[in-house]
Amino acid sequence: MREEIAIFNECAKRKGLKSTSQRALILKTFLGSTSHYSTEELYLKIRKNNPKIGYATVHRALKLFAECGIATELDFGDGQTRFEPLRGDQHHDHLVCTSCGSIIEFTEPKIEELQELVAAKYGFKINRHRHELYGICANCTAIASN
Amino acid sequence: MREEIAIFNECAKRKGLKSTSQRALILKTFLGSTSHYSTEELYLKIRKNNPKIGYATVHRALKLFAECGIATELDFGDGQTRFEPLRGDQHHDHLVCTSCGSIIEFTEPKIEELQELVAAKYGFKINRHRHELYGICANCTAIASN
DNA sequence: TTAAAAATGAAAATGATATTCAGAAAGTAA
DNA sequence: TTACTTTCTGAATATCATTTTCATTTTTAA
Repeated sequence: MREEIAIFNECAKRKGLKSTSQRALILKTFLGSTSHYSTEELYLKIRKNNPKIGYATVHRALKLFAECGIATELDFGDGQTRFEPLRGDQHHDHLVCTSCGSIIEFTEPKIEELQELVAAKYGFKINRHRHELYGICANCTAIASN
Repeated sequence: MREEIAIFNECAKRKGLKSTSQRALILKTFLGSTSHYSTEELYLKIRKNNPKIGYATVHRALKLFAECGIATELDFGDGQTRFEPLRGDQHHDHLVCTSCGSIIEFTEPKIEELQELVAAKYGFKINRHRHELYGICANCTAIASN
């Protein structure tokens, strides 16, 4: 978290941005969670303790975090863009439970390698990718079989 | 194409839908292309020869095709839902060129297998997935290096 | 042919995201 | 500090794809 704040501050400085209490609060709340927040969700969470903060401010901050490389935008097809803190650790993809909405992160280096081979076959240069598996998580399966 | 029309007709019958010339035209145009149409694009294409057809009709038809299992909804993150004819053949994923917008379909059974292994590890049941590789296609790379 | 049900197309509604704008706050230089 | 410039904020509004409404037309079954 310290590191992400440092990265953001460096980026903000480079862009000539000013530092404000609102943005600091949004950043802290965002980094201090393991959730995959939509703008709406983060806005509501922050609003509980800071009723004066505006939706647009949260929205702008999240877009800014993505620009500065400390957040990734996710789209799980429910019409809401989500944001995830992008820590220094390795890339991961997602299992998305369509029943309860829970998200499991996974990594599979072999898949990444195969992706590269596929791209190479077509002379295609991959910049980024999206790999999401939608279905029912173990917990929901257990509940359903009761 | 014949087969998809049959599948659709069966589905329409099951749903108690009536058959109309508009829907037949939309279906024919949709199946007779290899494109990945957005509603807008298909609407404009059809409109050239049939200026009376409405946007909403095209939209409703595409959603219906997806429901009946002869089309897949795609989202390449450009804010437009695209539709692809889902033929009897095997599942495929996509390489999306962010420079020219071209789309290459690929299949890699080994990735599919690995996906299943990942899911199994978490007791997760996959219903569907999305795997897209974004980058620059061979053609655009060639153009850029001129 | 007629009545019931569904389809169409234009217009309006919806909902997430993005922008505008006036006032507030932060940074800068003296 | 003060004056000045730039950015930020928050409310309201705009945008844009998608969806729905509704009056009218078309299809279908009896």
